[in-house]
Amino acid sequence: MHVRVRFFGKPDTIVVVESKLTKIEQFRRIIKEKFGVEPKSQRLFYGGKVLENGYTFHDYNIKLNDVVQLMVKCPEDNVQKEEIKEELKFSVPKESEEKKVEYKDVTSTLFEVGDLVDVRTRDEGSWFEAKIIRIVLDPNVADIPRDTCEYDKNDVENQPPGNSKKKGIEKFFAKQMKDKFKTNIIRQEEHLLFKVHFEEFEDDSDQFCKLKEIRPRARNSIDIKDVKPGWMVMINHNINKSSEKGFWYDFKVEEVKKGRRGYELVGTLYLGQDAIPQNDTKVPIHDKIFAIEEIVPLAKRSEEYKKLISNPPEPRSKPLRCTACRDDEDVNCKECGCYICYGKESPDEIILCDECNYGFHMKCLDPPLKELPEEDWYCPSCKRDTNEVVAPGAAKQIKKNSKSNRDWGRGMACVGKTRTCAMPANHFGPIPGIEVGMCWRFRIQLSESGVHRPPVSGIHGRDVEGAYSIVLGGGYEDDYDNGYEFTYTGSGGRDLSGNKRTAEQSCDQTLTRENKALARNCAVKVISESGGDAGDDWKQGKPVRVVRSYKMMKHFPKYAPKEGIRYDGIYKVVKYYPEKGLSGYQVWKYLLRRDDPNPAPWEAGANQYPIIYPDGYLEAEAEKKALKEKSKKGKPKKRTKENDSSDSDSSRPTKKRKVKENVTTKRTLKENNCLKEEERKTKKVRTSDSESKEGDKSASVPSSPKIPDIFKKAARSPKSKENATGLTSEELAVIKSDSLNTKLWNECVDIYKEHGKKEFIEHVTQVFLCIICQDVTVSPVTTPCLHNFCMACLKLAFKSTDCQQCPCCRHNLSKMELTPNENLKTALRTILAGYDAGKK
DNA sequence: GATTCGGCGTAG
DNA sequence: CTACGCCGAATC
Repeated sequence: MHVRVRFFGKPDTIVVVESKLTKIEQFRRIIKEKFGVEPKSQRLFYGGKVLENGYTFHDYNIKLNDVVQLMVKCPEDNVQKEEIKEELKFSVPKESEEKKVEYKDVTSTLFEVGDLVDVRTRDEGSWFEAKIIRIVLDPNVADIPRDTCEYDKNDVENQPPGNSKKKGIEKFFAKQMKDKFKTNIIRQEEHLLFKVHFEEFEDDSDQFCKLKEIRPRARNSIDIKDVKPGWMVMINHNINKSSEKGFWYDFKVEEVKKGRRGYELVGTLYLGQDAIPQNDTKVPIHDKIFAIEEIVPLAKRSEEYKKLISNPPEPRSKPLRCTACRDDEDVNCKECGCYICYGKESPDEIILCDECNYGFHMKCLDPPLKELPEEDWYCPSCKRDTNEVVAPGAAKQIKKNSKSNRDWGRGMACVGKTRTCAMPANHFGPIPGIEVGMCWRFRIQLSESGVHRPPVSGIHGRDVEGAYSIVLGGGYEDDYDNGYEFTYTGSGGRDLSGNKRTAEQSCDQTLTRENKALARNCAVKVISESGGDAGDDWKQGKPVRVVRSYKMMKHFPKYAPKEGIRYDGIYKVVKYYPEKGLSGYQVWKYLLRRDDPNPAPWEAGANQYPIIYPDGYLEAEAEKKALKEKSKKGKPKKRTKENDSSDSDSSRPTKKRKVKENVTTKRTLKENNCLKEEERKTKKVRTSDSESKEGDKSASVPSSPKIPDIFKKAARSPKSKENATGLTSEELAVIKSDSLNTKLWNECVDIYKEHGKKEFIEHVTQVFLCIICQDVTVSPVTTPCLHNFCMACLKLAFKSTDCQQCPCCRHNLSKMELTPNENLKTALRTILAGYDAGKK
């Protein structure tokens, strides 16, 4: 599958990953290849969460086309962090070490010792309640002005009397001084470190913080009903499980939603020490919402304010330590109590395993533990016999999951829906906006569009009311199809244990579930086990949406689409009856007849629609192909070397892999799913009749290629030799350089191999025709959806339709850069000119 | 939880 | 090239 990676201001880049089971660390390697950011420096975000190694896309529920935000950890930040860590170490009351760093106590104009503050943590960026216990100069700041303390004692507002009475230039000058003074102070404050004590932690968790990491303690909660979009507030959110209580984060509100389960805020969550914005985060509200307090400088603090802040607000709620017992002290819990007796009493006697982290009463162990061990301790199930210790690297794989090691689920069938049709699932009849003849590549797309919802099942229906849609997939050989009428076989009667999708009929089908549902569409009074016939009144039955799949090509190619799955309109169930199938077991059969005002797709007057691919799919495929080519080129060499000297290679496998980034298919495609979906529902497809028919005609009756003059001028290089494929190395090179059209070019090359040069040229001129003007394009543009147009034609199309959609597939092209595909241009020029020269 | 006419890599 | 079987998905 593929996702989109957003990196700074660049357009989103499609990144292909193996499957949902791809681990984040694998993903980081791909990111490194694409963006050149070292895995260590990557910060990846999705849905308000930081992506961590060890987890998979599935764990985070990242879906097809979802946007993952990439940020780069600033190297300076790391250094800074390290330094602070060092400080922290020193600050731990080990007297001898503390003396190494001399902290100079100072005062601040903004805070004073004793102030209640919130401190932003350096990992997740959540705010914790703390208290300032000391203010010092940052020893790491080299250029500390000597008179810092002087500034501290002064005060911006308390200028010496008379200053304000100065006139003219003096007044102006005074103001300037004051401003300068102010910035100085701010700068000075940045040179301070505020030692804070966290209220809920032990003493040794005290920390030195910079000014930007602290702010006055939140004390004013806001009623959710008063929250307005645009506000910056502090909310409680659990980034791992939003239904649970979590920590406190800054949040910019964009939308306040009220659902069945209460309120939900949608907006931007700020994560990490640098407050990295996470757009479109949904936060269910199950706690207070706090206003963010402004810093009130000491000098501006009124008596009232002082009194207010001396009064500590109620402690804020914290996430549960244990979700199993929900922190209930009276409940025995194996997760947070003793793993053996589940009890929580005498916590100081509960020892934690250094491997699994479960707790164990020392007395519950067998034999009981007398005293706390000095070193690491492992519980009985984690403890390993020291005799079994093997050399590092030679460790044997002890427990392999019974599951196979293979990374399954790579197909489009496994990516899941990225959008949902707004129509109710139990809607009978056509889906608004879906025209007869529309065609999709994958079943999951039919699910998204609402035409046929189940991703695998052939019948969509409920046994109580009927079937809404069916898929003709050619799975049953004893079905027949003449387009307007066909028989359909029910489901079931096959042993699909072991999660199979196909099997021989192994028992009788029953008239239940889907089979019953489809029977209910028949206009008979009662559904009976002996079958039913609607007779002349068959049109009174409930409508069934019918789609035909390319899989029918095998047995019933006449009415099957060559590719993809096509919506063929409304049919009715004329009769249903049990029958002995070819297997000898009973199957349920249905006779369906077309009852749709629109011409069937195979009729003359029917609209033709180009196949719709999932967003970004074609790009991702092109990408995959490019990657394959790369690895094909690189692998044989690697293998022979490995065979020669496997030892030296295995010691540093990463360095061996040198993949140069010569092909970057960064595409300027930005999804606008909602809009697209909306358009699909409300608008008719814009492919004009004449256009599509033209296209068909030229496809079925190949006309002699019209080669623009410009291509004839370039002469073929006489030195280029023909190789195995029959094409010259130069031709192959230019073809290869047009990585966007790899699929089309491969088709052409295949034709060369099979039918020779003449056919090849003919095919090239066919597939690279501008879809609009039906000529070989002079200045070709390849869209992100991989359709080719003349630059001029495409511009004209944009102008005339007043919206930037692909004239072929209506892909949103508003974010596309209109630049010619020079590689295609060169390739066409080389190949067609060569052909022309060869003819002469 | 049971069921299902997907999609894909690999074994045969 | 075909068949097999695994995974995830949505729906009932």
